Amino acid sequence: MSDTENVSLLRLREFLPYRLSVLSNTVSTRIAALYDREFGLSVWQWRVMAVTGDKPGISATEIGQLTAMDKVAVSRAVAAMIEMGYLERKTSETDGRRSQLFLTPAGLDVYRLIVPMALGAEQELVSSLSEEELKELERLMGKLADAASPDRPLW
Amino acid sequence: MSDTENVSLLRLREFLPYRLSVLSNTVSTRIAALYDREFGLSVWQWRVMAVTGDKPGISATEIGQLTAMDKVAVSRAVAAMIEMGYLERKTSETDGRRSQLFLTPAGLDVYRLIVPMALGAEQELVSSLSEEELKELERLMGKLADAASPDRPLW
DNA sequence: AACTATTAGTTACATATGTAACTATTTGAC
DNA sequence: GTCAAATAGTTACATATGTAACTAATAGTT
Repeated sequence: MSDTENVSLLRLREFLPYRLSVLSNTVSTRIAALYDREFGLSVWQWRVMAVTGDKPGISATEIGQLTAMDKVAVSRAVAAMIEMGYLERKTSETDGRRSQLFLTPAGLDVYRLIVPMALGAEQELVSSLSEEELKELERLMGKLADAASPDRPLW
Repeated sequence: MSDTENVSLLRLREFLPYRLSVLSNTVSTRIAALYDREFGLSVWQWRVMAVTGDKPGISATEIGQLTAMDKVAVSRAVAAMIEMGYLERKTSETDGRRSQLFLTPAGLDVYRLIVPMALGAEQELVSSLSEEELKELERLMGKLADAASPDRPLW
C-alpha cells in the first residue's frame, strides 16, 4: 500500500460550480480591466450602459431585470454614472416614482467605443472555439442555467 | 418603418461574459445556501475545507494555489474556521513561516457530510445533461479558460 | 375622497473583499 | 556569520456589496 495514496472524496478542480466560478471570474476580471482602464467603468456600470444604450428611457427597475442586478446595485451604478456625466435622469410624466434614463452625449460617445471593444474581447475569447462549439457551449450553458434556476425544487 | 425597431449594438443577454457571470452566480448562490444553512460555511470556507480534507497538513499558500483564492482570503477563511473549531494549525518544524493545517475531528465530521452534499447538488445540477454533453461542456469550458488565461497576450 | 397596500428608488448600516503595508522567518550572497 | 532579498502569513484601511429600513408616489378598495 503506497504511502502517497490519496483517495479524494472530492476534487475541487473537477467540481463544476468551482470551475464555473473560476472561469467566470477570470473572464470578468480581464474584460473589466478594459472597461475600467479605458473609461473608468465598473462591470455594473458597463451593464447599465449596455442596456441604456440599447433602450433609451429605460427605468431602473427594468435595468435590474435585464442585467440581473438588484435595485440597490442599479441605483448605485446609475448615481455614479450621472456623477460621471454619462447618464441623465428624467422623472416619468405618467408615474412620478419612475425614472427614465438616457445616455448623455458623452455617455453615447463612450457607448459607441465600448461596445465594439466588448464585442472584440468576446470575439477574442471565443476565437478558440469553432462556430459549432460556441453554439453548443451556449446551448449547454442554457440547460445548466435552467437546472440551477432559483424557482426550482430545492436540492 | 416600424416604430418598435431596435437595432442593438450589443445584446447583453447574449454576451458571453455576462452569461457566464449570471450562470456562475446562480449556481454558486444556490449551493452556497446549502453550505451556509447546514454548516455555517461560506464558499471560501468550503473551498478550504475541501482541499484540507483532501490534503491534510497543507499550507495556506498551497490552499491558495488549489482554490484560486488569494492569500488574504485564505488567511481569513482559515482564521474563521479555527474559531469555529473545524481547523487546527501547526507550525511547520522545518519552516517557521509555514503553517500546516488539519481538520479537527469536528471539521472531519462536517467534511464527511458536506462532500456528499456538494456532489449531490452537482449531480442534481448536471442531471439535465447527458454524459456526453457534460464531457463536452467541460472540454469547452477548458478551452475558454485557456483563452482567458491571464498570461496571454492582452486584447 | 380616505385608507391601505404596492411599487420605484434611495439611504443606512453591517459585512465582505481587495490592496498595501507590515511582521516573522528563511534563503542566498558575500 | 552578516546582511539584503524573498517568502508565508497577518493586519489595517479603504471600498464594495447585501439586507433592511426608509421616502415618495401610485393603485386599489371602500
